[in-house]
Amino acid sequence: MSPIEHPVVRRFIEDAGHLTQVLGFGRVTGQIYALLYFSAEARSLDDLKRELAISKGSASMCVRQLETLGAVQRVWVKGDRRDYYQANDYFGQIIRRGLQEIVGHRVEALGQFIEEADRSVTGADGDAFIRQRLDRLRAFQKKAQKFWDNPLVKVMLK
Amino acid sequence: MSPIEHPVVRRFIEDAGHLTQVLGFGRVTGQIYALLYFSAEARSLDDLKRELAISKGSASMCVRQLETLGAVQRVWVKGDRRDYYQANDYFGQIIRRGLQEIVGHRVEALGQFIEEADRSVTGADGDAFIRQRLDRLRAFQKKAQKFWDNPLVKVMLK
DNA sequence: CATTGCGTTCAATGCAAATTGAATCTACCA
DNA sequence: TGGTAGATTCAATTTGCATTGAACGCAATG
Repeated sequence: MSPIEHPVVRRFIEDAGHLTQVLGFGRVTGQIYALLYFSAEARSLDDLKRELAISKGSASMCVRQLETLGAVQRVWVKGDRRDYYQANDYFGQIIRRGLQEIVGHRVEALGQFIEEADRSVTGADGDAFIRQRLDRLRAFQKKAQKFWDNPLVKVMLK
Repeated sequence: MSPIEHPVVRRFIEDAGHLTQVLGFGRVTGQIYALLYFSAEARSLDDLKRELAISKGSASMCVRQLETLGAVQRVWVKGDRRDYYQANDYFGQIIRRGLQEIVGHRVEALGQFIEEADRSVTGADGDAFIRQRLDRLRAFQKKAQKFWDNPLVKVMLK
Protein backbone atom coordinates (compact mmCIF):
# COMPACT_ATOMS: atom_id res chain seq x y z
CA MET A 1 0.00 0.00 0.00
CA SER A 2 1.37 3.36 -1.00
CA PRO A 3 1.63 6.01 1.70
CA ILE A 4 1.11 8.63 -0.98
CA GLU A 5 -2.61 8.28 -0.51
CA HIS A 6 -2.33 9.92 2.87
CA PRO A 7 -2.74 13.72 2.64
CA VAL A 8 -0.01 14.32 5.22
CA VAL A 9 2.47 12.31 3.19
CA ARG A 10 1.47 14.06 -0.03
CA ARG A 11 2.09 17.37 1.59
CA PHE A 12 5.42 16.24 3.00
CA ILE A 13 6.56 15.03 -0.41
CA GLU A 14 5.72 18.40 -1.88
CA ASP A 15 7.58 20.29 0.84
CA ALA A 16 10.61 18.03 0.66
CA GLY A 17 10.71 18.65 -3.09
CA HIS A 18 10.75 22.39 -2.54
CA LEU A 19 13.48 22.10 0.06
CA THR A 20 15.86 20.05 -2.06
CA GLN A 21 15.17 22.32 -4.99
CA VAL A 22 16.22 25.38 -2.98
CA LEU A 23 19.30 23.52 -1.77
CA GLY A 24 20.27 22.75 -5.33
CA PHE A 25 19.61 19.01 -5.40
CA GLY A 26 16.59 19.17 -7.68
CA ARG A 27 12.94 18.65 -6.78
CA VAL A 28 12.61 14.96 -7.56
CA THR A 29 15.43 14.00 -5.21
CA GLY A 30 13.52 15.29 -2.20
CA GLN A 31 10.27 13.80 -3.38
CA ILE A 32 11.78 10.35 -3.72
CA TYR A 33 13.36 10.54 -0.30
CA ALA A 34 10.09 11.66 1.25
CA LEU A 35 8.15 8.85 -0.38
CA LEU A 36 10.65 6.26 0.76
CA TYR A 37 10.73 7.76 4.22
CA PHE A 38 7.02 7.15 4.67
CA SER A 39 7.02 3.74 2.96
CA ALA A 40 6.90 0.78 5.28
CA GLU A 41 8.27 -1.51 2.55
CA ALA A 42 11.16 -0.92 0.16
CA ARG A 43 10.25 0.41 -3.29
CA SER A 44 11.49 -0.20 -6.81
CA LEU A 45 12.31 2.34 -9.50
CA ASP A 46 9.04 1.49 -11.17
CA ASP A 47 7.15 2.17 -7.97
CA LEU A 48 8.75 5.61 -7.80
CA LYS A 49 8.06 6.25 -11.45
CA ARG A 50 4.40 5.39 -11.05
CA GLU A 51 3.68 6.98 -7.69
CA LEU A 52 5.51 10.25 -8.31
CA ALA A 53 4.68 10.44 -12.02
CA ILE A 54 8.30 10.85 -13.07
CA SER A 55 10.39 9.24 -15.80
CA LYS A 56 12.48 6.17 -15.24
CA GLY A 57 15.63 8.08 -16.06
CA SER A 58 14.87 10.67 -13.44
CA ALA A 59 14.13 8.00 -10.84
CA SER A 60 17.40 6.25 -11.62
CA MET A 61 19.57 9.34 -11.43
CA CYS A 62 18.00 10.82 -8.33
CA VAL A 63 18.06 7.55 -6.43
CA ARG A 64 21.73 7.28 -7.27
CA GLN A 65 22.32 10.74 -5.88
CA LEU A 66 20.49 9.85 -2.69
CA GLU A 67 22.57 6.71 -2.40
CA THR A 68 25.76 8.75 -2.72
CA LEU A 69 24.57 11.00 0.10
CA GLY A 70 23.82 7.93 2.17
CA ALA A 71 20.19 8.97 2.37
CA VAL A 72 18.92 5.78 0.80
CA GLN A 73 19.83 2.11 0.82
CA ARG A 74 19.51 -0.52 -1.84
CA VAL A 75 17.94 -3.73 -0.64
CA TRP A 76 17.59 -7.03 -2.41
CA VAL A 77 14.30 -8.82 -2.52
CA LYS A 78 14.93 -12.44 -3.31
CA GLY A 79 13.18 -13.80 -6.32
CA ASP A 80 12.94 -10.30 -7.80
CA ARG A 81 15.48 -8.88 -10.21
CA ARG A 82 14.52 -5.32 -9.50
CA ASP A 83 16.48 -3.08 -7.13
CA TYR A 84 14.52 -1.89 -4.13
CA TYR A 85 15.27 1.11 -1.99
CA GLN A 86 14.50 2.29 1.49
CA ALA A 87 15.17 5.57 3.29
CA ASN A 88 17.77 5.96 6.00
CA ASP A 89 16.62 8.07 8.89
CA TYR A 90 20.03 9.19 10.08
CA PHE A 91 19.18 12.77 9.25
CA GLY A 92 22.28 14.12 10.93
CA GLN A 93 24.62 12.07 8.77
CA ILE A 94 22.68 12.84 5.61
CA ILE A 95 22.72 16.55 6.26
CA ARG A 96 26.40 16.49 7.11
CA ARG A 97 27.20 14.87 3.78
CA GLY A 98 24.94 17.29 1.94
CA LEU A 99 26.67 20.23 3.58
CA GLN A 100 30.05 18.72 2.81
CA GLU A 101 29.03 18.78 -0.83
CA ILE A 102 27.73 22.34 -0.75
CA VAL A 103 30.03 24.02 1.76
CA GLY A 104 33.10 21.91 2.42
CA HIS A 105 34.34 21.80 -1.14
CA ARG A 106 33.86 25.51 -1.55
CA VAL A 107 35.76 26.46 1.56
CA GLU A 108 38.72 24.55 0.17
CA ALA A 109 38.25 26.00 -3.31
CA LEU A 110 38.31 29.49 -1.79
CA GLY A 111 41.56 28.62 -0.06
CA GLN A 112 43.13 27.58 -3.34
CA PHE A 113 41.82 30.66 -5.10
CA ILE A 114 43.34 32.96 -2.50
CA GLU A 115 46.71 31.25 -2.84
CA GLU A 116 46.66 31.75 -6.58
CA ALA A 117 45.45 35.32 -6.26
CA ASP A 118 48.17 36.10 -3.74
CA ARG A 119 50.79 35.14 -6.23
CA SER A 120 49.42 37.39 -8.97
CA VAL A 121 49.04 40.52 -6.85
CA THR A 122 52.41 40.23 -5.15
CA GLY A 123 55.16 42.36 -6.60
CA ALA A 124 55.45 45.79 -8.12
CA ASP A 125 52.14 45.95 -10.01
CA GLY A 126 50.22 44.81 -6.94
CA ASP A 127 47.31 47.07 -6.04
CA ALA A 128 47.47 47.90 -2.33
CA PHE A 129 43.70 47.90 -1.82
CA ILE A 130 43.25 44.58 -3.53
CA ARG A 131 45.98 43.11 -1.37
CA GLN A 132 44.25 44.39 1.74
CA ARG A 133 40.96 42.83 0.68
CA LEU A 134 42.64 39.53 -0.09
CA ASP A 135 44.09 39.59 3.41
CA ARG A 136 40.66 39.90 4.97
CA LEU A 137 39.43 37.17 2.70
CA ARG A 138 42.24 34.90 3.80
CA ALA A 139 41.45 35.55 7.44
CA PHE A 140 37.86 34.59 6.81
CA GLN A 141 38.79 31.48 4.86
CA LYS A 142 40.93 30.26 7.74
CA LYS A 143 38.11 30.84 10.20
CA ALA A 144 35.65 29.04 7.94
CA GLN A 145 38.00 26.10 7.51
CA LYS A 146 38.48 25.95 11.27
CA PHE A 147 34.76 26.08 11.88
CA TRP A 148 34.11 23.39 9.35
CA ASP A 149 36.80 21.12 10.75
CA ASN A 150 35.68 21.73 14.32
CA PRO A 151 34.75 18.43 15.95
CA LEU A 152 32.05 20.24 17.89
CA VAL A 153 30.19 20.95 14.68
CA LYS A 154 30.35 17.29 13.75
CA VAL A 155 29.07 16.26 17.13
CA MET A 156 26.23 18.72 16.99
CA LEU A 157 25.13 17.41 13.62
CA LYS A 158 25.06 13.85 14.91
CA MET B 1 39.48 53.36 -11.32
CA SER B 2 37.66 50.09 -11.65
CA PRO B 3 39.18 47.04 -10.03
CA ILE B 4 37.56 44.94 -12.72
CA GLU B 5 40.59 45.49 -14.91
CA HIS B 6 42.62 43.28 -12.62
CA PRO B 7 42.53 39.61 -13.70
CA VAL B 8 42.31 38.38 -10.12
CA VAL B 9 39.25 40.50 -9.49
CA ARG B 10 37.63 39.40 -12.74
CA ARG B 11 38.11 35.82 -11.73
CA PHE B 12 36.77 36.45 -8.25
CA ILE B 13 33.66 38.12 -9.65
CA GLU B 14 33.04 35.10 -11.85
CA ASP B 15 33.49 32.65 -8.97
CA ALA B 16 31.30 34.66 -6.63
CA GLY B 17 28.61 34.67 -9.31
CA HIS B 18 28.75 30.89 -9.56
CA LEU B 19 28.58 30.54 -5.79
CA THR B 20 25.53 32.71 -5.30
CA GLN B 21 23.86 31.04 -8.25
CA VAL B 22 24.32 27.62 -6.68
CA LEU B 23 23.09 28.96 -3.35
CA GLY B 24 19.95 30.22 -5.03
CA PHE B 25 20.58 33.96 -4.86
CA GLY B 26 21.18 34.45 -8.58
CA ARG B 27 24.45 35.09 -10.37
CA VAL B 28 24.37 38.88 -10.49
CA THR B 29 24.01 39.21 -6.73
CA GLY B 30 27.39 37.60 -6.16
CA GLN B 31 29.02 39.51 -8.98
CA ILE B 32 27.88 42.84 -7.57
CA TYR B 33 29.09 41.98 -4.11
CA ALA B 34 32.46 40.88 -5.47
CA LEU B 35 32.89 44.05 -7.48
CA LEU B 36 32.00 46.23 -4.52
CA TYR B 37 34.26 44.19 -2.28
CA PHE B 38 37.28 45.03 -4.42
CA SER B 39 36.27 48.62 -5.05
CA ALA B 40 38.14 51.19 -3.00
CA GLU B 41 35.40 53.77 -3.60
CA ALA B 42 31.63 53.35 -3.40
CA ARG B 43 29.83 52.66 -6.69
CA SER B 44 26.55 53.72 -8.20
CA LEU B 45 23.96 51.57 -9.96
CA ASP B 46 25.22 52.91 -13.26
CA ASP B 47 28.76 51.90 -12.41
CA LEU B 48 27.54 48.37 -11.74
CA LYS B 49 25.49 48.36 -14.91
CA ARG B 50 28.43 49.45 -17.01
CA GLU B 51 31.19 47.40 -15.40
CA LEU B 52 29.27 44.14 -15.10
CA ALA B 53 27.30 44.62 -18.32
CA ILE B 54 23.96 44.08 -16.64
CA SER B 55 20.66 45.91 -16.88
CA LYS B 56 19.67 48.73 -14.59
CA GLY B 57 16.74 46.73 -13.27
CA SER B 58 18.97 43.84 -12.35
CA ALA B 59 21.43 46.13 -10.59
CA SER B 60 18.60 47.73 -8.64
CA MET B 61 16.99 44.48 -7.51
CA CYS B 62 20.17 42.65 -6.63
CA VAL B 63 21.63 45.55 -4.70
CA ARG B 64 18.40 45.68 -2.74
CA GLN B 65 18.76 42.00 -1.92
CA LEU B 66 22.33 42.49 -0.77
CA GLU B 67 21.20 45.39 1.39
CA THR B 68 18.58 43.18 3.02
CA LEU B 69 21.24 40.60 3.80
CA GLY B 70 23.39 43.34 5.27
CA ALA B 71 26.09 42.59 2.72
CA VAL B 72 26.11 46.06 1.27
CA GLN B 73 25.65 49.60 2.53
CA ARG B 74 24.18 52.64 0.87
CA VAL B 75 26.32 55.74 1.17
CA TRP B 76 25.54 59.29 0.20
CA VAL B 77 27.95 61.32 -1.84
CA LYS B 78 27.15 64.97 -1.38
CA GLY B 79 26.38 66.91 -4.50
CA ASP B 80 25.34 63.73 -6.29
CA ARG B 81 21.77 62.52 -6.54
CA ARG B 82 22.77 58.96 -7.23
CA ASP B 83 22.87 56.23 -4.57
CA TYR B 84 26.28 54.74 -3.97
CA TYR B 85 27.04 51.38 -2.42
CA GLN B 86 29.95 49.73 -0.69
CA ALA B 87 30.53 46.17 0.49
CA ASN B 88 30.51 45.13 4.12
CA ASP B 89 33.24 42.71 4.98
CA TYR B 90 31.59 41.14 8.01
CA PHE B 91 31.39 37.81 6.24
CA GLY B 92 30.29 36.01 9.36
CA GLN B 93 27.25 38.19 9.81
CA ILE B 94 26.36 38.07 6.14
CA ILE B 95 26.58 34.30 6.02
CA ARG B 96 24.56 33.98 9.20
CA ARG B 97 21.75 36.02 7.69
CA GLY B 98 21.92 34.04 4.47
CA LEU B 99 21.69 30.80 6.42
CA GLN B 100 18.85 32.21 8.48
CA GLU B 101 16.98 32.72 5.23
CA ILE B 102 17.76 29.26 3.87
CA VAL B 103 17.84 27.13 7.02
CA GLY B 104 16.35 28.93 9.99
CA HIS B 105 12.94 29.56 8.52
CA ARG B 106 12.71 26.00 7.33
CA VAL B 107 13.52 24.47 10.67
CA GLU B 108 10.60 26.41 12.10
CA ALA B 109 8.36 25.57 9.16
CA LEU B 110 9.14 21.89 9.71
CA GLY B 111 8.12 22.26 13.33
CA GLN B 112 4.77 23.71 12.31
CA PHE B 113 4.27 21.04 9.68
CA ILE B 114 4.82 18.27 12.18
CA GLU B 115 2.31 19.80 14.57
CA GLU B 116 -0.30 19.91 11.83
CA ALA B 117 0.54 16.43 10.65
CA ASP B 118 0.29 15.07 14.17
CA ARG B 119 -3.28 16.25 14.39
CA SER B 120 -4.32 14.59 11.13
CA VAL B 121 -2.82 11.17 11.87
CA THR B 122 -4.04 10.95 15.44
CA GLY B 123 -7.16 8.89 16.01
CA ALA B 124 -8.66 5.78 14.54
CA ASP B 125 -7.60 6.22 10.89
CA GLY B 126 -4.00 6.96 11.91
CA ASP B 127 -1.45 4.75 10.17
CA ALA B 128 0.96 3.34 12.75
CA PHE B 129 4.01 3.48 10.50
CA ILE B 130 3.39 7.08 9.52
CA ARG B 131 3.02 7.98 13.17
CA GLN B 132 6.33 6.33 13.94
CA ARG B 133 8.07 8.24 11.18
CA LEU B 134 6.56 11.50 12.33
CA ASP B 135 7.94 10.79 15.80
CA ARG B 136 11.46 10.43 14.45
CA LEU B 137 10.96 13.56 12.45
CA ARG B 138 9.87 15.47 15.52
CA ALA B 139 12.93 14.30 17.42
CA PHE B 140 15.13 15.55 14.60
CA GLN B 141 13.34 18.86 14.36
CA LYS B 142 13.94 19.50 18.06
CA LYS B 143 17.61 18.72 17.70
CA ALA B 144 17.91 20.96 14.67
CA GLN B 145 16.16 23.81 16.43
CA LYS B 146 18.49 23.37 19.38
CA PHE B 147 21.55 23.34 17.13
CA TRP B 148 20.40 26.42 15.31
CA ASP B 149 19.67 28.31 18.53
CA ASN B 150 22.94 27.21 20.09
CA PRO B 151 24.98 30.28 21.04
CA LEU B 152 28.13 28.36 20.17
CA VAL B 153 27.09 28.27 16.56
CA LYS B 154 26.52 31.99 16.58
CA VAL B 155 29.90 32.60 18.13
CA MET B 156 31.64 30.37 15.65
CA LEU B 157 30.08 32.22 12.74
CA LYS B 158 31.22 35.57 14.14
C1' DC C 1 5.13 73.82 -12.25
C1' DA C 2 7.78 71.74 -15.83
C1' DT C 3 11.99 69.36 -16.39
C1' DT C 4 15.60 66.47 -15.43
C1' DG C 5 17.84 62.49 -13.56
C1' DC C 6 17.59 59.15 -10.86
C1' DG C 7 15.45 54.41 -8.81
C1' DT C 8 11.87 50.91 -9.16
C1' DT C 9 8.60 47.78 -11.18
C1' DC C 10 6.92 43.99 -13.85
C1' DA C 11 5.53 41.68 -18.15
C1' DA C 12 8.24 39.67 -21.67
C1' DT C 13 12.41 37.25 -22.71
C1' DG C 14 16.32 34.29 -22.57
C1' DC C 15 18.92 30.84 -20.64
C1' DA C 16 20.56 27.26 -17.73
C1' DA C 17 19.39 23.38 -15.34
C1' DA C 18 16.00 19.64 -14.62
C1' DT C 19 13.62 16.16 -16.86
C1' DT C 20 12.43 12.95 -20.34
C1' DG C 21 12.61 8.66 -23.03
C1' DA C 22 14.64 6.04 -26.72
C1' DA C 23 18.90 3.70 -27.23
C1' DT C 24 22.18 1.20 -24.82
C1' DC C 25 24.15 -1.57 -21.39
C1' DT C 26 24.16 -5.37 -17.89
C1' DA C 27 23.01 -9.35 -15.31
C1' DC C 28 20.61 -13.24 -15.10
C1' DC C 29 18.25 -17.39 -16.69
C1' DA C 30 16.82 -21.26 -19.92
C1' DT D 1 24.38 -18.39 -26.34
C1' DG D 2 20.23 -15.90 -27.10
C1' DG D 3 16.53 -13.81 -24.80
C1' DT D 4 14.57 -11.01 -21.37
C1' DA D 5 13.84 -7.67 -17.71
C1' DG D 6 15.50 -4.23 -15.58
C1' DA D 7 19.04 -0.17 -14.96
C1' DT D 8 21.64 3.50 -17.00
C1' DT D 9 22.93 7.07 -20.13
C1' DC D 10 22.65 11.27 -22.70
C1' DA D 11 20.92 14.18 -26.52
C1' DA D 12 16.77 16.61 -26.99
C1' DT D 13 13.21 18.92 -24.77
C1' DT D 14 10.80 21.28 -21.26
C1' DT D 15 10.43 24.20 -17.46
C1' DG D 16 11.22 27.57 -14.12
C1' DC D 17 13.69 31.31 -12.68
C1' DA D 18 16.97 35.11 -13.45
C1' DT D 19 17.38 38.96 -16.27
C1' DT D 20 16.00 42.58 -19.24
C1' DG D 21 14.32 47.16 -20.52
C1' DA D 22 10.49 50.12 -21.43
C1' DA D 23 7.23 52.47 -18.66
C1' DC D 24 6.43 54.50 -14.44
C1' DG D 25 7.20 57.01 -10.06
C1' DC D 26 9.45 60.31 -7.42
C1' DA D 27 12.30 63.92 -5.63
C1' DA D 28 15.14 67.75 -6.50
C1' DT D 29 16.15 71.83 -9.14
C1' DG D 30 15.48 76.25 -11.84
